[in-house]
Amino acid sequence: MSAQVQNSFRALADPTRRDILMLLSRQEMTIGEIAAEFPITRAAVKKHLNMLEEGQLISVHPSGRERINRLQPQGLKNVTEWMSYFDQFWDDKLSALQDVFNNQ
Amino acid sequence: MSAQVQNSFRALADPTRRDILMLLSRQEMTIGEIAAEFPITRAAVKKHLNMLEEGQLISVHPSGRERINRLQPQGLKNVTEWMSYFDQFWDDKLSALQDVFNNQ
DNA sequence: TACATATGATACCGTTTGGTTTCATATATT
DNA sequence: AATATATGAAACCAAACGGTATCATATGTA
Repeated sequence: MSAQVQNSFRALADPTRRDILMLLSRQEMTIGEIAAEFPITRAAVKKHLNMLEEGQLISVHPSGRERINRLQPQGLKNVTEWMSYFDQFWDDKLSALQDVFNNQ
Repeated sequence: MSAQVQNSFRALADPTRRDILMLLSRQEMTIGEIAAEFPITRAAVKKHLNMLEEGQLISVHPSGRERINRLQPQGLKNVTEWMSYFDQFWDDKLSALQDVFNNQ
């Protein structure tokens, strides 16, 4: 349960993986199609996709010899729910908001 | 600008750092006080605090020989804003929501 | 002034991460 | 059946990460 939250946060911590999610937001894609958009090898992309899947940020759907990678909302949900705890510090502690302007 | 987003995501990717944020949500604390709550050395906590500061998740305020660590909302804001792009896939693509139930 | 305390910084270590190359396997296509 | 294509997996490497121990420094306190 909490391990899923960790996997989601970890998956989002890499800029390439976040870019992959942006790509997949427009259309579902195969590994080869995704790899063509980045200056890294298909093997490296595959590792990123594995982490994204572990973080529940994508789902993978076999179709013949291809594997379709599709955006999945659960991972973002895990992160959003963890962060929602801090919403109160936006509302309650106005001093926190002031810090945005005061500190540096 | 985008480097700040990366620093915020990276800072949140470690469970100890997220626990530190939970602690700081209740009260601002010195490094020593935070370190007393974890089974790791003060030096390790200091490294975590450095990353949290780089990610704009905390602000540090010197007070005599102590340094007060305080929650700062900007880091969470960075992450929330990046993720807000995906809100439309909650609303528009209902198929994405179905995946939560269908896949696995 | 001398000593205690709170923190900072550096060197070091094992593990994880992001990447490559290479080889294997499964599915289309001719 | 033979070949091409799409993917998986493993071995390997340099860099980053999470941690420790140690030493230095700045601020209170007796």
